Amino acid sequence: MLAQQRQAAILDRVRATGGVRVTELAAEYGVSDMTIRRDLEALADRGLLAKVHGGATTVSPGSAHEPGFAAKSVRQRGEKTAIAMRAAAMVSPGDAIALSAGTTTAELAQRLVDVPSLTVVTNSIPVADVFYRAGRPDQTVVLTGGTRTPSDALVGPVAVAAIGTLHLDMLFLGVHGMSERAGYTTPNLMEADVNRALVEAAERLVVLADHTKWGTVGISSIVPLARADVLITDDGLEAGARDLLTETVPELVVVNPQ
Amino acid sequence: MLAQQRQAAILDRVRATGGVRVTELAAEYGVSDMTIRRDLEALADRGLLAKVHGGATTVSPGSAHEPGFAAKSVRQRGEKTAIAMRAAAMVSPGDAIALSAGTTTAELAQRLVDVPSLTVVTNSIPVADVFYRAGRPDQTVVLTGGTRTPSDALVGPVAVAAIGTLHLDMLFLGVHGMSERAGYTTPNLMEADVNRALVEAAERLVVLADHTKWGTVGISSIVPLARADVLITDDGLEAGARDLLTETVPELVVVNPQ
DNA sequence: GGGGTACTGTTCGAGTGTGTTCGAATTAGT
DNA sequence: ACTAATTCGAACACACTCGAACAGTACCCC
Repeated sequence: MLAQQRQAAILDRVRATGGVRVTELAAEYGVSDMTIRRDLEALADRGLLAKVHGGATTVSPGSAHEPGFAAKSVRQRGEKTAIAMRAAAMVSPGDAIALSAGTTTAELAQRLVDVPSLTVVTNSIPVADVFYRAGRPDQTVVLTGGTRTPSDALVGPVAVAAIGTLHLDMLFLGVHGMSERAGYTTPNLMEADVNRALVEAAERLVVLADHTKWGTVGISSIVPLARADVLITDDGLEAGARDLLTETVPELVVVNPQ
Repeated sequence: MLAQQRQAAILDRVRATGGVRVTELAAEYGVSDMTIRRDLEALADRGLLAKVHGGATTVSPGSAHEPGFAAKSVRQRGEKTAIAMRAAAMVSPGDAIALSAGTTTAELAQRLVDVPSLTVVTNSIPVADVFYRAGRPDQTVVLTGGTRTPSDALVGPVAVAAIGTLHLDMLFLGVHGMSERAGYTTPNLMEADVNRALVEAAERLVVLADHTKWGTVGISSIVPLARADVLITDDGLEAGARDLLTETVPELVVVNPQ
C-alpha cells in the first residue's frame, strides 16, 4: 500500500469517526507506530486533522464532508480578505442584508460587526456566531431555520420558507464555482435552493468569488452569471475570463490582495 | 477513547446542559474520578468552563457570583437527569418530536441521540448541537429560525412562522416557572411566543419541571397548567402542590432522583 | 555503478495520561 | 452545631506515547 493511499484512508477514517489512535492504525495497516505518526504529522501540517496525544481528531469537531470549514479557510486567505473588505465597504449603517454560508461570507461578517444598527439574515451558524459574539445590542441577527449541512449551513424547506417572508436590501452570496455555462454553482443541492430563495428576497445581489472559482462547476446551479448586480473577485483572473465577466455582469469589481 | 475527545465531549455537555457531575462523567466514560477532575481542570485552565464542588458549570454569564449558586446548580443535576430519563422513555423510534430551549431539554437530548429514525424540531442551538455531534444519518434535526437570545434559543416571528408549517407528535417543554394562577411561565416574552407556537404544532404536550419551579412566576405565561397532557417533576414537591397538580394535570409523573 | 530521494523500522530518553492512596476540605443530615 | 458522607487534590507508580536520531530498503535518474 502506498503511503499516499494510507494517509487518504486515515483521513477518511478521522472524518468518519471523529478520531483515531496511533496503535490502532499501526496494527490495521501493518506498519510501525512511527510511520503512522509521520502520516498524522503530514496531514496535520496540511491542516486536515489535529494531532493529539494518542492519535488524531478532526480539526474542528463536527465536519464530515467537503473540505471542513477550518481547513478551507487557511487557503487563499489574502484574496478572501481583500474581497471581504471591498464588500464591507458597500454596507451602510441601518442596512438589512443577507449573508449566505461560506468562508468568504464569514470573513465578511468579521468586517461588519462594527456597522451600527445592522440587520443580518443568514443561514450559516458560524456567520451568526460572529455577530452574536460581538454582542452589539443595536444589531439584529436572524438565523433562517432548517437542517444542518456538514459545513454548518441551514438548508431545506424550513429555511426556504423562512426566507420567503423576508425582504432585504442586499445579499452577499459566496459561491463554490462560476462558469459561463453553469453560472454560479454549489456542490450541495439543498444549499442551492436556499441560496436561490435568498436571491429572490434581496433587492441587490453581490457575489463574492475569488479567481480560483472560475471554471469550477458545482453540481447545482444557483443563478446565471448575469443575475448578479455586482461580482467581486481578485486580480488572479485570466484575461479571457475577465473580459467575459466584464461584458456579462453589470458591475465587475476586481480587488488587489497586494 | 482519546483524552482529547473525552474533554471535547465534556465541554459540549457542559455547554448544552449547563453543568456536569464528576461521578456521572466518570461512570459514563469508564474512567476514574481523578481523570475527570484532571479533564475539568485542563478545560478550566483554558477558561472554557468553571469548576465547582462536585463538577463543573459553564463559565458564568453574570449572575452566578454568589458562592453556592454554581455548586447548587450542579447538585440539582440529579433531578434534571431523572426527569430527562423518564421523558426519554416516552419516545419511540421514528417519532417526530419537538424540544424547547432549556437545560432540562438539553439533558433529554443527550438521552435521545440513540433513538433510531428520530425527527427533532428545536429552537435551541445547544440542543441541535447535541444531535448534530452524534452524527446519526437516520435522524433529522430541524432548527427553527429566528434571532438568538442570550440563552442560545431562537425566537421571533421567523421562528413562529417556521413552526407554524410543522406538525409534531410530541413537544417536550422545559419551563422556568409554574404556578396555579400563571400556569407555565418563562422570563422571556419572545420565547413564550415561540413556545406557544410549539404547543400548537404538537399533538401532545409534555412539560418538564423540577420541584424548584413551583411558585416561580416568569413575566410571560405560556399556557395554563391544565393544557399539559403530561407533567414530569420530581418528588421534592410539597404535598399541597402535588395534590393541586394531580387534580389539574391529566397525567402527573413524579420521578425519584434517589 | 553512484548519488539522490522517499519511505520505513528500531532504539531510547523524555513526556503524558491514568489509577490508587490518603489526609484535608466541603457539604449534608439531624 | 456536630457528625457522617462526599469530594478534593497532592503524591506516587505504572504503562503508554512521543519524537529525535540513525540505519536500512526500494526506486529513479544520470
